[in-house]
Amino acid sequence: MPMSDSGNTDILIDISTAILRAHEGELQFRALEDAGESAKRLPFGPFMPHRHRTMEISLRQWVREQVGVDLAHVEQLYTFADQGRYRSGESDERHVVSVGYLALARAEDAGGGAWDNLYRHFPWEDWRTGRPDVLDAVILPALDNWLGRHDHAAERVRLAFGRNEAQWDEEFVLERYELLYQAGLIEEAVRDGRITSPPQEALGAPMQLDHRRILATALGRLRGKLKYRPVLFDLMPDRFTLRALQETTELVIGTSLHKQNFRRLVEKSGFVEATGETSRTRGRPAELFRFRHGNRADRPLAGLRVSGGRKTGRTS
Amino acid sequence: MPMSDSGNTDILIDISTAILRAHEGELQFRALEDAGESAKRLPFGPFMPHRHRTMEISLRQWVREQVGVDLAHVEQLYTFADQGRYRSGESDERHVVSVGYLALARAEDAGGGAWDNLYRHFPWEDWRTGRPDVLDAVILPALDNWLGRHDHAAERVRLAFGRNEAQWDEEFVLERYELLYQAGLIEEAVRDGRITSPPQEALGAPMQLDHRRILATALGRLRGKLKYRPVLFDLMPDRFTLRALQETTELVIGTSLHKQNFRRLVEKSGFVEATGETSRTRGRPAELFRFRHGNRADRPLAGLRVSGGRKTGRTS
DNA sequence: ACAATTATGCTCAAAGTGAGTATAAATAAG
DNA sequence: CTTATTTATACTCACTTTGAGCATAATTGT
Repeated sequence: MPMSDSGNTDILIDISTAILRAHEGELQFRALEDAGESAKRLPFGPFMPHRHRTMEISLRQWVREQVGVDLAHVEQLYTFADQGRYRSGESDERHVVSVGYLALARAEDAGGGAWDNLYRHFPWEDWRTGRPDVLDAVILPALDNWLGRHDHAAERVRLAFGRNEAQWDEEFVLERYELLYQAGLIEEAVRDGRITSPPQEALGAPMQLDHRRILATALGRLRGKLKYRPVLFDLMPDRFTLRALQETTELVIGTSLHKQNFRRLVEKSGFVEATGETSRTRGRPAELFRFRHGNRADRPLAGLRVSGGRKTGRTS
Repeated sequence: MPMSDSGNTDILIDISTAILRAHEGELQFRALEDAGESAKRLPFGPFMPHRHRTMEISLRQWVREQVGVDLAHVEQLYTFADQGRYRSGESDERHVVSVGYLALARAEDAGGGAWDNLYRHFPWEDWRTGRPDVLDAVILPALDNWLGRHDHAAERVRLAFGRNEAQWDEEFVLERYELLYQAGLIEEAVRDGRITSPPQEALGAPMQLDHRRILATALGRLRGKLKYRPVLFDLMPDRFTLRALQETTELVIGTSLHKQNFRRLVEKSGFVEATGETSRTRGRPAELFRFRHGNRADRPLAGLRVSGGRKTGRTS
């Protein structure tokens, strides 16, 4: 980075955004298709500092106008300057630094356009109906094989994938993705020329550039943030049943929760208030709740501290 | 950010780093002085993408060579493109985007150079000897006065500063700093021309540019991270007593902890193992511990879940 | 020898949490 | 219209975690 600057460094800053919503039982993100490209991509565009005061403001405006989505929550994820990669098919030789953003939208504000099921790109992250088969059938054996040649990574694999004594931690989405990438089990690794042998079997649908990595970062961040900030409500409509809130939570953290305890947790948290109205569906009607605090921006702290089943086998 | 690009956007990327260590009972950061400038600054330098593969690698190398510190932990904080500010005293008109980093060093690896007490810049964040006087004497009255003209921010103030029912949350360092800045109680706000009336009394020592904001981000992030990742040990020497570990923890989170419970917490966590050796100081000798896992990088998950006193007065 | 100081062990009550059982209120089926 | 099915909600209970303190141990300083 430093030392005496030698020459001109033409840098282009891209902003890439993972826009998520909960819709029809899926955790979805806004995905764009390019002609002649099978892999999809996230919405992104150049940052032009002389036009916009802050990245977040310009991002919101641009997403509303160009992508047709009204964003509820916007959060900067990470600035990737790693690869020293150039934007492909570009005539000039500028270095691209990409700033990744996570954005949440309510299904109502999300307009038309194409949305993709996030877990289609991360099948090993969805534990709602139990441990995904692909883990034991494909991923762990392949990682073991890779570890034969790279055993220094054994501990990382143990922790990220919850083997032996370790627990599966749903927040380690990025760690898992990067291990799979390094082990060459991810199509992007082949495309980037990091690995010569093609993956034995596609692990999740690939995406352009490093967009799947940005998605992994986004999912991991969101799963973590849930627990200490009420971001969940930025995925919910104005009124919702506790059941709907629980389903959205489960979508995000990728596990299923105990209904009665979830109710206790939410009620105790003070984040919601009953409206008096009820919803009519199949069984007994459910009370409709709304998020407390009308004032956006002025968000309370804390989050939901959701957690899966009891942890047995402590590594004391 | 987007739409059709019109012309040349010359962007300069700076990397600014908050390097922290725990030393002589203080939480310190590496501070540089410039001739003719009373306010200090963080180490920073331009990012040159054609020279370095990743920002983190180049940062480590640059800090070792130029600042003389061996970094234990490095973590990207945030990319600030807000102000649309230009670097002062520069002939060219490039926009500066600054990427902030948090770095931790062990006191042993921290070489010479000037280190500053972090809490000198954030006196309201140090609660180790009780609630800081400046809060009730200066900050809250001044904020109340400001709220008279800006009452929309009342809820933010309530949450950030733990008034009424709300708890003081030690992680909200940045929120507090930004409120103080907006309220014009911070010298930097005057310097940036955001406010005309000078602050009645200097609240903490000012710094150049937005470096105090980066420090606030760093402190808040570190305080949060402690709880779910064992970063604390990147501030500790190889062998340490539990007392020393507790003191470092208290330095970071800015509150004091119950000794016996801290011991229980740490022992149960499995992060440390006894070495058999003991330290000799004043009273009874203490057992020396070391961090488990020789392998750097291969860090366990989880953190310490430290917490201050019991929370009373729940907002149910 | 004794006071002061620091470390460590242990107890106890309150709060939190995982995992149920029980009951209520609706719709769908017969 | 009676009953099965479905969903919502209430409550219990054992176990764990946590805040707070008392008690004891092993040093140094006087």
